[in-house]
Amino acid sequence: MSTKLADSADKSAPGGSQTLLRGLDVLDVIAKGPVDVARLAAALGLSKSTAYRLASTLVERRFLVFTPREGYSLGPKLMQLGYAARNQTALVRVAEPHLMQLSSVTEDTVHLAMLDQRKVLYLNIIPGQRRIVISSRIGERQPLTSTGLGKALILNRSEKEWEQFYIEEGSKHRSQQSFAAWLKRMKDYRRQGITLDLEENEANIRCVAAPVLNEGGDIIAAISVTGHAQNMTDDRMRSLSEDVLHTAQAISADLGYSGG
Amino acid sequence: MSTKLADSADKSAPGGSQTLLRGLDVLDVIAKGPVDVARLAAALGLSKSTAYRLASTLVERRFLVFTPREGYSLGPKLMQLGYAARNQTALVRVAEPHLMQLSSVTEDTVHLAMLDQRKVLYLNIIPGQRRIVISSRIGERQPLTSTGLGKALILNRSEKEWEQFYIEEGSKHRSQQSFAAWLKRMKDYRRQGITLDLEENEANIRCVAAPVLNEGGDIIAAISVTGHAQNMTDDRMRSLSEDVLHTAQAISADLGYSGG
DNA sequence: ATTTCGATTTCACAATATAGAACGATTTCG
DNA sequence: CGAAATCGTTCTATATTGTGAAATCGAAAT
Repeated sequence: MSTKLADSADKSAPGGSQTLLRGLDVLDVIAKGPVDVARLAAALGLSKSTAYRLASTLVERRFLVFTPREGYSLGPKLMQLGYAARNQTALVRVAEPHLMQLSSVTEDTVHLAMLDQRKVLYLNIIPGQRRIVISSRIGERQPLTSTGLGKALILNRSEKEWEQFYIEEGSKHRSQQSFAAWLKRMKDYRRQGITLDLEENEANIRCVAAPVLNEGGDIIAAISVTGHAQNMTDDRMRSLSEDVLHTAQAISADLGYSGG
Repeated sequence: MSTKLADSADKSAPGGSQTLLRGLDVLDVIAKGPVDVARLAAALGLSKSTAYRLASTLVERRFLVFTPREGYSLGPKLMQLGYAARNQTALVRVAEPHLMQLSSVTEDTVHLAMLDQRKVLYLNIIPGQRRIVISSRIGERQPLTSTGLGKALILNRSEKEWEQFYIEEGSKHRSQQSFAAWLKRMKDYRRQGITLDLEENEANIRCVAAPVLNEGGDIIAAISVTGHAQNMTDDRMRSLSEDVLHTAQAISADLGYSGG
């Protein structure tokens, strides 16, 4: 289990470039919403002139845009790079045809997501034939323990880790189910290799999800089929489970996984 | 005379933070494809150790990911910020309901795009009811002079500018039409307030587009309806033109434009 | 016209980034 | 199987670069 994790949350900058780090911090601050120079400086704990210079540099490169009345906001360069980042992921390219097929077979919305810092990060969304209001977007991040995708992404973790995740997101559980009940379901899911979301994250929305494995057998992503509760009867979900599981396994196989 | 002061011919001098700029340059290099430290250093004209430190800092913040065999590639943080950047744009939020409606009326794919560095940058895509293979993605960038959206985005420019754009993208014109013919059409489009793409950018794909104006009357975006050539008869395109124009005007109005 | 607020610029100082060389761990090749 | 090459990583002295405080500029607001 010895993985070399650079887990230090050290702010004193060993091995890191301070100026670059501060510039990236600027992006994080502005991602929360537009701010002017003074507030930016305050949020970073820097002088106004330093904050200004960093922000100006980012504007020059179109990572930020400056609006006279409002302040700085995120710029188009980030959309461009976000798109490029997504396309560089081998997973996305490999999975796409499988997702298309799954979507056309089920006629429902199909998602691909990965784990990113204890959140579900959407990588791809194939809208279904039925016209659903899709509230999820590529690049968006959702909670782990109350979504089908999230539960699939942590399906092979220990019960200790499950508990940590669950506690962290305590506020996200609308149905106020106890951890014991949640744990019991997770164990069922683990046995079956698929997970469900029974309107836990969003009312009236249900989904079936399954993990995707890399050649080493690690869970690196998850896929799901999502639909309105009215279409998602128990029978249909059972049948969907098979489709989802098969597709997930097909993607895993394309990624080099050859386990049972 | 201070001898070491910024010589004006130097590109790195004014207003910018060098280290941050170099860090951002790293992202640009890696956006073209994964590279290892040595190649990165070469591409930037920096020493290996400097390139390494910049890249490591970016990895620490998840702007990059490092893969032992391949080198550095763009990280999930960029997807996250790309998503946030898109959502911060007032235009996207204002336009969305209008686009949804246009899509459901026309049953075809609807696009929203803005001008970004002489390219068409896609901001939103509403897939139509008809199942088209959508090759366009949010964050992607396409040429200006051969797409409906692109032509709409430069509809109010001078003929001199048009010529510049056209020459710049000379290689993009598949149908080898002369500039004179293109110019003539642009003038027609300007008169009508809408633009067309008659399979100029992609075979078998046609679209109708119109510009979106801000309160000052500047073109800040464009919308379009796209479909297979077989569905896009001259009659239908005439009728679509009206829908597209109305929607574009409605969005412009929501943005504060109140001109004729 | 006056005030106020925020965005820029200036400047002397010292903190920080820099390159190059050395190291260590792989992988490639003979 | 051993030698050489390759690639990532660490170290350190040097000066380039970033830094904050205060001054300046510009544009709204009063």
